[in-house]
Amino acid sequence: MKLSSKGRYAVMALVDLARFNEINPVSLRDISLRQGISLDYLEQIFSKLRKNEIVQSVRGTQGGYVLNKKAREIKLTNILDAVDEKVKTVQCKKELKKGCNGKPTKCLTHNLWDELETHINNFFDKKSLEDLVQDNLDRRV
Amino acid sequence: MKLSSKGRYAVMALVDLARFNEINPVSLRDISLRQGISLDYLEQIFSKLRKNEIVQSVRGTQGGYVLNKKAREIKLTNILDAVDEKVKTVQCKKELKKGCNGKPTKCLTHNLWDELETHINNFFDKKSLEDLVQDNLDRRV
DNA sequence: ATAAACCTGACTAAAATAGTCAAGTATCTT
DNA sequence: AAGATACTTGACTATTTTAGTCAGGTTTAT
Ligand code: FES
Ligand code: FES
Repeated sequence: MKLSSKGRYAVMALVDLARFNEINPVSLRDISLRQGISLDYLEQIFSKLRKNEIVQSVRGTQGGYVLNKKAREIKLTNILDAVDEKVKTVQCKKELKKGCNGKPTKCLTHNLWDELETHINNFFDKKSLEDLVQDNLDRRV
Repeated sequence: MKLSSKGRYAVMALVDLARFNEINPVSLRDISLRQGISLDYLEQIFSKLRKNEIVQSVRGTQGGYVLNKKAREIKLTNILDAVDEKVKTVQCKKELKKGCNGKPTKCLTHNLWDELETHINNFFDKKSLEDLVQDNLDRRV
């Protein structure tokens, strides 16, 4: 089980953005340079973040992106959802009334994965962007 | 972030095996039929489980596999490690003294993913095969 | 002898990932 | 008005990972 780059980049970029957010819009170019992420890829990611109302865009020169909410109110869950990086542990689809094995009963491990999903989402629900920025400042001192 | 089939199958197969373990070796063919997993694929998986001393093989007719330890002592961690399905959240390699961004300092999110990894592994460390079997019997009643 | 079952390694199709590329549009500065 | 900066969109592609398959064994109970 591996974390995708898209999810990592999204969070990384937002932490970067959040640090300068109070002052000015932050351009993707700057984030790209500071964090070493391809500009084109960042554009894809921010397009999704914007559609999910996590950031707002400011067009034109001196433009960039700004957070759309307080950093404290943006949870990791929201970010990962926005870029389609939700955790998905169970393989079966509930709308088809079938288990992952094709049979009508759930497989032997369904409950386990369901529990795991909850466990992971708890973690994501608790962490806010503010926590991350703060954690970073702490380390710097 | 998705769970791989290999990991799911490994756990599923072992739960199945554990239920009959006391009596006789369980053949992969039976597991294949009961759980709907390709026999060839199961063989790959059990080869790894055997090398990691989670199961023992009994060759010949009436052969099969047997647990190599008490179900209570086999944790999910052990199973997933054996089939190379460890969780891997950080992307950087510590032996190269570089962050995931190629720079000599860790990226803004390194700590976060590290925490997440710990959080997930806690879950896997606690759950034993016995828990899973028991959970399954409970549901059946 | 023969059939059941383990054992091994190589191979492959399909899906997901991690981007790139091209062609815009909007806004600010001068 | 011109030029530069920066967002916007959608299509395209190479690489990697996943999820198996396939072919050919070896071992052992009956
Ligand atoms: S994961 Fe839901 S039935 Fe197997
Ligand atoms: S994950 Fe370790 S430096 Fe980014």
